[in-house]
Amino acid sequence: MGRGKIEIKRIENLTNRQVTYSKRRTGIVKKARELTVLCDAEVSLIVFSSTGKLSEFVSPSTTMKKVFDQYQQISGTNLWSSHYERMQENLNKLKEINYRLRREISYRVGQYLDDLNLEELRRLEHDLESSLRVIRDRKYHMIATQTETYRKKLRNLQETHSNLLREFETRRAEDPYYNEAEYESLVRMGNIGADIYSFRLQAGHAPNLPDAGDFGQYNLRLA
Amino acid sequence: MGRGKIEIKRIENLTNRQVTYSKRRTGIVKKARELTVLCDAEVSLIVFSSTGKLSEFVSPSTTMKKVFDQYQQISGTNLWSSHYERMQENLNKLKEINYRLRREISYRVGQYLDDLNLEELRRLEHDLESSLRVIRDRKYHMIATQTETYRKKLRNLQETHSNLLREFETRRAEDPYYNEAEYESLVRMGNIGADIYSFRLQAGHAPNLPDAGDFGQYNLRLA
DNA sequence: ATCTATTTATAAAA
DNA sequence: TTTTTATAAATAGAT
Repeated sequence: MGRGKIEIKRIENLTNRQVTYSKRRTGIVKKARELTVLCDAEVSLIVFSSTGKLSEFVSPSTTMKKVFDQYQQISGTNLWSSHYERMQENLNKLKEINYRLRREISYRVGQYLDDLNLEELRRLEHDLESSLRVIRDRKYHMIATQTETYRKKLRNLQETHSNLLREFETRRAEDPYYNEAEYESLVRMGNIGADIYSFRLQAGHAPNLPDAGDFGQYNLRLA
Repeated sequence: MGRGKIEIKRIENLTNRQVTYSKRRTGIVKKARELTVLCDAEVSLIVFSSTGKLSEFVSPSTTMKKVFDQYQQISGTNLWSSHYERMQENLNKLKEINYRLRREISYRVGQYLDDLNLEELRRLEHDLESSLRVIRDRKYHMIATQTETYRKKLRNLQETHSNLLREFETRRAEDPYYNEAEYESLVRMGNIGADIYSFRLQAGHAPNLPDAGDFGQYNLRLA
């Protein structure tokens, strides 16, 4: 359809090729639009020129994404695969690791022990024993630290108390309107403080007492 | 281009529309192919008829997938996002679970104990204690079962041995060419068997012996 | 499907 | 690129 008939083969002359590309690109887009309108069809047309320039047409009733989704659904090919293949791989790896972690925990809480042979059981037992030692050490260290903190606080309190007491005594000697009840409560406070202090010291120095009544789920157990 | 000019608007007559669709679909595919060849372009054409039937053309130099990849790259729109958004979500969930599982294990092997307060430490300790009880029970049960198996095997062996011994004794009484050395080795065999037997019984009945030398990594620890 | 009158697309030239 | 224009190609309507 032109001044002369042309063979359908690559146009070697660059200028001619570009001109033809431009004209035919317009033409095919027009055709696509007409097909859409006349026949109520959905058309997606993507053209890359030899220089990589993109031209496109999509029926106004749809979008590229919808067309692609439909296309892959109908044609059966999975166009996204390469995009989420790696992701899928990652997912599977994570699932596998997850499974192993769960199994590891299971053994450590005494489940599925039938899977293990005697040697494995012995190792597991030894492992738990040493973990337990570490945890106990930490616990006792913590108790010791807390005790030390309390001890310091009490020392401060007692000092404050002594000062107050001294002050009150001075006043009692000097002041005829002195409040005797308040003074006595102050003396009792000092005694209570000393009790707490001695109790904490005992706990800190007797770390091998069993933790009676220490039941209930360990709060980091997973759902 | 036909006997009469037509307006570019939906063809209401169904038959006409279908005929026109068929003709123009062929036409546009031909145009697409010509554009590909003449101008060295890459074309992707997807057409869905109003009844949902799919027609397609892609330049032989490429594939639909490549075109789509290029399209989204050049057009900048990320058409796949919705497809892997859910996957990404899954991935993140798994990672989170993974992290929790690892933390759980860490605590159970005595790591990161600084994170825990005294109450949590007590729970953890108690938890490990009861797990350890379960594991020990299992171990002793296993040892007992194995012992029982050995006991049975040995009983069989001893029975076989007694029978042999009896046979030999009969022969010794009857046969002047009897082999004395063989007989004595048979007697010794019996004694060794009894030793093994008694050892196994001891192990089975003294389950509270510590497992000395039971070191090394528990073989299910993760990398 | 096939035919064919006519419209439309476009090759070559500018 | 776009316009021109001669001609090839596509196709609407008929069969």
